[in-house]
Amino acid sequence: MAVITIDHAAEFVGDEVTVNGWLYNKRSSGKILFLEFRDGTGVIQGVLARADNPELFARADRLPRETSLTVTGRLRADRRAPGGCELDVERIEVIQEPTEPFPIELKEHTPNFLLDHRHLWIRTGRQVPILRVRDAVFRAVRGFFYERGFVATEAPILTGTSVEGTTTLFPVDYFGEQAYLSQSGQLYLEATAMALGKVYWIGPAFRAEKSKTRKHLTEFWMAEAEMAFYDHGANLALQEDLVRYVVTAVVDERSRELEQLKRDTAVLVEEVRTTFPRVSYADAIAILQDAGHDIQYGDDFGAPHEAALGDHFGKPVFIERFPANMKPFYMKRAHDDPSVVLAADLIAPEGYGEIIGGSQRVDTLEDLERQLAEYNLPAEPYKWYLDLRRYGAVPHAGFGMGMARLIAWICGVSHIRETIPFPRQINRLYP
RNA sequence: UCCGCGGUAGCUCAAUUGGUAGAGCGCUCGGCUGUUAACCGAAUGGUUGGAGGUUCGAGUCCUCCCCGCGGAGCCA
Repeated sequence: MAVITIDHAAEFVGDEVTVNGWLYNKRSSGKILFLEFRDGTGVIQGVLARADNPELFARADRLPRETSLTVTGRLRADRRAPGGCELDVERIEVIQEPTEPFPIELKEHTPNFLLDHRHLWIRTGRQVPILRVRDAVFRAVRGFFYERGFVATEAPILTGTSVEGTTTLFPVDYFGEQAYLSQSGQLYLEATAMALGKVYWIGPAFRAEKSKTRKHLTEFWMAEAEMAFYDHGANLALQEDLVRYVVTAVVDERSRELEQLKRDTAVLVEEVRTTFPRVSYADAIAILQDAGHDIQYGDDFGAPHEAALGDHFGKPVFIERFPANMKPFYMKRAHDDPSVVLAADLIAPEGYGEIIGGSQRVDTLEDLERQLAEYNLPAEPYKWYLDLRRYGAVPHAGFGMGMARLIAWICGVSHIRETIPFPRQINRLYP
């Protein structure tokens, strides 16, 4: 007899199988009992008739939700069952039976209640498929970089300096010295790229901004890449390939989960099928003004502007050539117009906003020193970073991709807090 | 930090002009042979976020505070 996982149940129709899992829900009709089991890979309905086994029926009828158990039975194809097959239950071994009702009911709850019970919420409903998609997205990103010859590396989490100087950092006491949690691994990846050529990592980033939107967490995961000998154009081409690769791979691998999430994958596939437009910041401003938005050259895009640009193109769109004063000190200026930088944000469609920010980096010591001065940044903490331009500097570029926003877009969920097991937000450090 | 909305039973929400605090769900008990958040019946369940004030009387009105949600700013 096979011990199986529920996602492979259809392959064992006709067999007697065992599933290790939990009782998700049950419905009783007096002489027939429907038991929904979950095991992390999916949910399957078990059926038990009182006439077949009165002792087991009475015992199972009393089990509360989230009882951990091992269930054995014969799999049968049945179109009435969710998932296409169901289990004729023959034996149940209870591992642990809760003595209190499971707090998460299978009905509406407020976000606050659910977040307070996040450790239990993740067992239910949409949360399991979302987290399974998250796994697939991480794996697809790693697969893409591996196939392209990138070396997986790491950047430190504990840092002595800010990367960009502007964003608020989480301070940490480091043996009496002031340290911070990293807000980005970029400067370190620039150093690593000079050692290994093309590098990437997926790591956490921390921002102490008091953001309260559906697109922000204080702790979030970024996929960052840095490539020696890449210019701005090659950088964008790589980002486009990455996004198309990940979406395509995840739609293929996690079609069942995306269906459970009621995500229209045909829309998703179409959005990444053709070339992503590249629009200058100046042209994007003009598009927004034509659409009636009150925005001027030099203004940052707000959420409504990003959504409008996404709607305008109906697919991911690069906004490039931003005014230099809107962006950090390390970005390279355009050869034909020093007032703009060779940077681009990738805006996702359907209102999901910016999912990638990247740029070609300053590659001469002279320019870097000048731009540090222009931003009123002290040279001392950046001494090692300046060294990268002192010893064999080359043109190079890179980007950071917000994993949660990417996952939210792929899943079609409106708030990125559902895309990470334990979201950290302002006022939320537990569980 | 700013703007808006909210806090009533374990959960989700009602409560007219200020006049006896209620329903559904959950848990428990009973019924029901194809249920899909099953359904039907019964029972259980309250310091109305906190402090102060107005009033014969406050869930309701006033002041302050706490907490949450949505958005803005900032960013990925």
